[in-house]
Amino acid sequence: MSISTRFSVGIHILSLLEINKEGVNTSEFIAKSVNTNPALIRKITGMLRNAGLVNVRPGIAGATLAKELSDITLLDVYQAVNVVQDKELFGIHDNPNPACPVGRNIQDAIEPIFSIAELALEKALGVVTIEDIVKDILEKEELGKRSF
Amino acid sequence: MSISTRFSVGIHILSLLEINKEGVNTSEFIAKSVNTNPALIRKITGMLRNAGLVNVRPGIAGATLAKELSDITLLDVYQAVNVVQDKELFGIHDNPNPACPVGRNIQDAIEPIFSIAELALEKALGVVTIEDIVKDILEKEELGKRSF
DNA sequence: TAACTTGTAACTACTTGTATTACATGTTAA
DNA sequence: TTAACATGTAATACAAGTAGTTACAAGTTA
Repeated sequence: MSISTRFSVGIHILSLLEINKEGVNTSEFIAKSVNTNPALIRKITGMLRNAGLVNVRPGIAGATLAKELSDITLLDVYQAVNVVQDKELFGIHDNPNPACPVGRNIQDAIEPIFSIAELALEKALGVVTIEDIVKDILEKEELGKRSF
Repeated sequence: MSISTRFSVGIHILSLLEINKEGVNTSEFIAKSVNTNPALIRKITGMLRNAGLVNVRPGIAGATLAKELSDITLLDVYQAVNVVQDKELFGIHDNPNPACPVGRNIQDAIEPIFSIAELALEKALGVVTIEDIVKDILEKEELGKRSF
């Protein structure tokens, strides 16, 4: 089981909006870069818009960034695309037996630990921005072009 | 999307094996505490056995712990029950367009970051042992019994 | 008005998780 | 040796989520 690719697609979209900021980034154009369907891109772009990360309006071609690149963390994207509901990264089996000492206490015992683990994950995502990703992409691009 | 409850059930099973170590912990007994099916318990117990965490043998009633409580971390359980394949917590959309600067570099740009985040999660799980969980359960149990 | 774009619903195919049933295999004790 | 019981495992069913696709209403622009 993996966290939905909507997350990585969201990162892809935002990076593309920056790198191709001179062009018009329609859902069809973005879909070709991601290699998927325009409708799926519009769905994800809509989520990014709801989170205040991009500007995109009905009828008007192209999406644009709504915030500074350095102001958008991967955590913002992660939360925007709804891949994991808050505090629900780990599924906890419900209705354990209340007649059992373990059953009636296990949930309270593991929930705080799951929260800590989830927060550790989110913290790691929170320190990386789309700007970092874009810089990395452009760097790799230059390296690829270099002839030895 | 959530990480399978096999993880929390695995923690439940191991805690129960300790707290009810005087009794015989058959799959049916454990299933009643977890409130699920004996077959599912046997499946998970089998995974814990493959990871060297419990002793359980065909035909012989009851599972027992195979390691010291303080030697079993939640990370051990997490890995034992196979809820997430290594390096695959985050799904990455495949076949991005190689003709696009973003498409041909995005995977390499985000993979290391996803790895770091995944490791942060695992680290948080690695510092908590089943002993900690058991202590917490017994503590809550005492608190529940206390009359003010 | 025509052409184009976004927003969104509906549908399909696929995968995974969980519950359940069934039964082969192994163990124990009368 | 047989009866009773436990584990291991396969098969099935169902729900939920993902991803791909089509279709079309509604908004925008020339």
